[in-house]
Amino acid sequence: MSWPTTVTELARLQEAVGAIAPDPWYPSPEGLATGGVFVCFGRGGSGPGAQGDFGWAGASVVRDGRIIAGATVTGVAGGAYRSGYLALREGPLLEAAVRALSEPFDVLLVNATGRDHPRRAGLALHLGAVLGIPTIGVTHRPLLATGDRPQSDAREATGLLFLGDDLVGYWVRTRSDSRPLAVHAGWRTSPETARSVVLLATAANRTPEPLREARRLARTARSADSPPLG
DNA sequence: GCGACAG
DNA sequence: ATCTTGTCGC
Repeated sequence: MSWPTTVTELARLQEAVGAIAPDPWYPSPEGLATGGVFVCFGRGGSGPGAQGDFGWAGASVVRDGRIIAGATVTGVAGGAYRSGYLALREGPLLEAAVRALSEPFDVLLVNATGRDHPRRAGLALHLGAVLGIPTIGVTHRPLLATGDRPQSDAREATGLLFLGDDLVGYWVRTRSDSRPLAVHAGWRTSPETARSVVLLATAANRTPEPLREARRLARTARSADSPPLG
């Protein structure tokens, strides 16, 4: 498993990875260690982002509500942003940040889709296949999947996300009265497992703690490396 | 009317 | 993602 450098090669690998049905993983009720990984890129013009942009990736591990590990790495975007080909741009950077963690964990939250993808292999799922660990995708909105938002404004309200006839994830309201997050089945995880783990990993904020900490680490590293002029 | 396709 | 504008709630 790897990170191709061209869209043609990536599409071919996604077809292969998307066709795999790995053994399902189930969270153990006690002491679940959940990781999170997030990448942000340098400032500079607007637009979708180009190949070669500098990036900062943060990763964290949270267990029993406590942050027990954190890591940050820097690198370069492997490609411009292209819907369906996020792995080209962010894959290597995300993998490096996760490998830099000093503590083991059970499942990883990734800011990307999973089975909700043209070739059933969104970046969250692809990263899990590369690392050989269960992953779950968390995004603001679906890529291709469709489904009604939760009816209730209460925390834990959900809505189904379908890609054709397949249930690929859930809308999950992680905090009362906040917009729901799109939660995606990833590597070795079902939509139900994804929903359950995301709720377990969420505290007072809308964003699950592992992702929140990973994002904080990435942005802090970026501001330290590229302070505003003047 | 445009765009509607993760980050 | 990042940017910008506007609104809401603490």
